[in-house]
Amino acid sequence: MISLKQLHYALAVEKNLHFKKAAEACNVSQSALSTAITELEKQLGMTIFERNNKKVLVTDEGHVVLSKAKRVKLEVDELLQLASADQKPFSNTMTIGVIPTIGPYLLPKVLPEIRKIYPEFKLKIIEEQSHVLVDMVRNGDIDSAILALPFAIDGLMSFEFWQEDFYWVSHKDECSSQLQEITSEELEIEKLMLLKDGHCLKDHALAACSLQNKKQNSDFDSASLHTLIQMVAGKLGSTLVPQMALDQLIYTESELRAIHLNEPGPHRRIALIIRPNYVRTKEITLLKDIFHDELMKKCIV
Amino acid sequence: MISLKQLHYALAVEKNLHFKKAAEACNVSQSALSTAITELEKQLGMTIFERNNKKVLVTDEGHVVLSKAKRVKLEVDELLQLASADQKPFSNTMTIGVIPTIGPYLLPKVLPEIRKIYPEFKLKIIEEQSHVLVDMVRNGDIDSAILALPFAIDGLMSFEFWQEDFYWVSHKDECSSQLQEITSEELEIEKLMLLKDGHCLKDHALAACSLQNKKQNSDFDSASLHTLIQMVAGKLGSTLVPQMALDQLIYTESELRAIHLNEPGPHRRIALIIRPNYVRTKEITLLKDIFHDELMKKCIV
DNA sequence: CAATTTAATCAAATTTACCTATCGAAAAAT
DNA sequence: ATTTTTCGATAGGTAAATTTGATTAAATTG
Repeated sequence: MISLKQLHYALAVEKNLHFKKAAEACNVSQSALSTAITELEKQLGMTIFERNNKKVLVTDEGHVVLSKAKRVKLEVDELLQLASADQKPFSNTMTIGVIPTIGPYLLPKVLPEIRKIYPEFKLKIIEEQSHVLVDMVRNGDIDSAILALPFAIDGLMSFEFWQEDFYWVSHKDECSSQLQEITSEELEIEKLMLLKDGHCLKDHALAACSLQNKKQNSDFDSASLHTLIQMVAGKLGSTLVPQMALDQLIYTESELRAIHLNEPGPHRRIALIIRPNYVRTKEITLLKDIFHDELMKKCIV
Repeated sequence: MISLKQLHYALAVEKNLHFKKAAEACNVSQSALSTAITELEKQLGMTIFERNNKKVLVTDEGHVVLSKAKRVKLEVDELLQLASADQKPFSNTMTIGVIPTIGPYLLPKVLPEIRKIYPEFKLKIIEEQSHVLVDMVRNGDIDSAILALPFAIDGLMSFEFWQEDFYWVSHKDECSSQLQEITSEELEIEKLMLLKDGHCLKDHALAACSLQNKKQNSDFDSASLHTLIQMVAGKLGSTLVPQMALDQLIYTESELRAIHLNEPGPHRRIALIIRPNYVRTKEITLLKDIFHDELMKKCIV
């Protein structure tokens, strides 16, 4: 029967591509690690590491086995966590990823409440684009991620806690002041400025307008909503902003107007995603409820 | 560091609820197993088994940890499989579940081809309803399942290989012979006979007609499509049949007519589902392609 | 109350794991 | 061309762990 130790050692070798360094990283002698690897390879009936005395490299089959070994290790780690973090929720650190078009608008609304209810809870936030976060959740690098759906999250589970529409934001001087709603047909697409490719907000905004990525003003593809808003304030064009960002972006700029985009919605749905079999699901659903409640309280319409 | 052996022993105790029997099942002495369990509990800092000298029972936290241990074991088994079954696809037995409204119509069309291409391949088929199969895939009891979508498969991955519409099947005497198409509005819903609850075919058929489960003739909720067809032949009413079943059901009964149901479709999508991280994905996609090709060849329209 | 069953415990034997030291090959330095 | 360094494999000795078999204590059964 193979052992976890063997897998642990093998993963260390993969990381260092060096038996001595791997051994040090594992706090064992090089010889102990060396025999463990040899024994593992014998038991599996295959070669994981191609090694002459100067180079170590991973075989093709080795890569496959090692990636499975990572998964085993992940599951074991979760088992240990299960046993220790035992019962008491929010006693261990949790790392959650969030995309740039949600983080700055959602987190200020919800983090104070979380700190209030669970003062012991250590929450670490990272910010990346959706596809990066999805990979990280799959790998177990992070506990969960907050994304806007629709997005391809095959094999993951989602807990939706909010859905919202887009608002068309323009300069007061450049739109008739009576308008209460606007449809995509009434938008001057050529003047529309959106985030640069890779941000799901752009895809969702275009989808809400039933547009493919073709016509809007791509000279100004921007890196952040804040920049976009500054450009709108500078009368360079207009943009679309999700509801949860309105308060921060618009109401600090009295020159701007936000008008509801009247297209069938919701235009994006916000969800926490986790791996299936993830062990801290209970905490995630508690978070989900807090997120939902705080958004209901603090989002302007 | 905990070991796989400990987890293995613990799972044996869970299964037998008896240290001696568990020890025999593991081919070790009772004392060896006993100390291993004690050590595991010490390392995890919790009690897994509540045991006085006459009874063994699993604690609440124990259940949680043991279910995680099962998952670890599953992943390790897959790792071993990866190493051995290595390289040569279709050399190991594979178990696939299929629902009753697909199996009898799909398998005769595809199994001969599979036997021809991969004569060594041992494929075991089980037949259950969708929700059972989904659970079995999640648990790793079976390698994959063939289902009709839409169906709730959160956390699983799907490979769709076919989509099809329903056909309205009635007795020749009971419908005008010129009809080429029929819409749900033209259907006499009260005479419509469907499978009994629990079969996703019923849900898909009703969804195709934009109906909730309310009006159709539920006196005849049947257990199989073959029975339904016999009842249609007996002039007890009409029914809806998926395309892939037409050849077997209808063209052996010359008294019947099948007419395409003209509602926006496809009315159901057929897919292979697997757990994410499942190791034999390559074989599944090969199967998927065979399924698709054979259906294209052999399905009548 | 004796007989039986069961899990824990103990001591002894066995197996395994690990460390140090060494080797031999290959690469780098001189 | 020679020496030195680097690297992974290997051997031998020792410590640690595991396993076994016997024993114990508690609970159940007849």
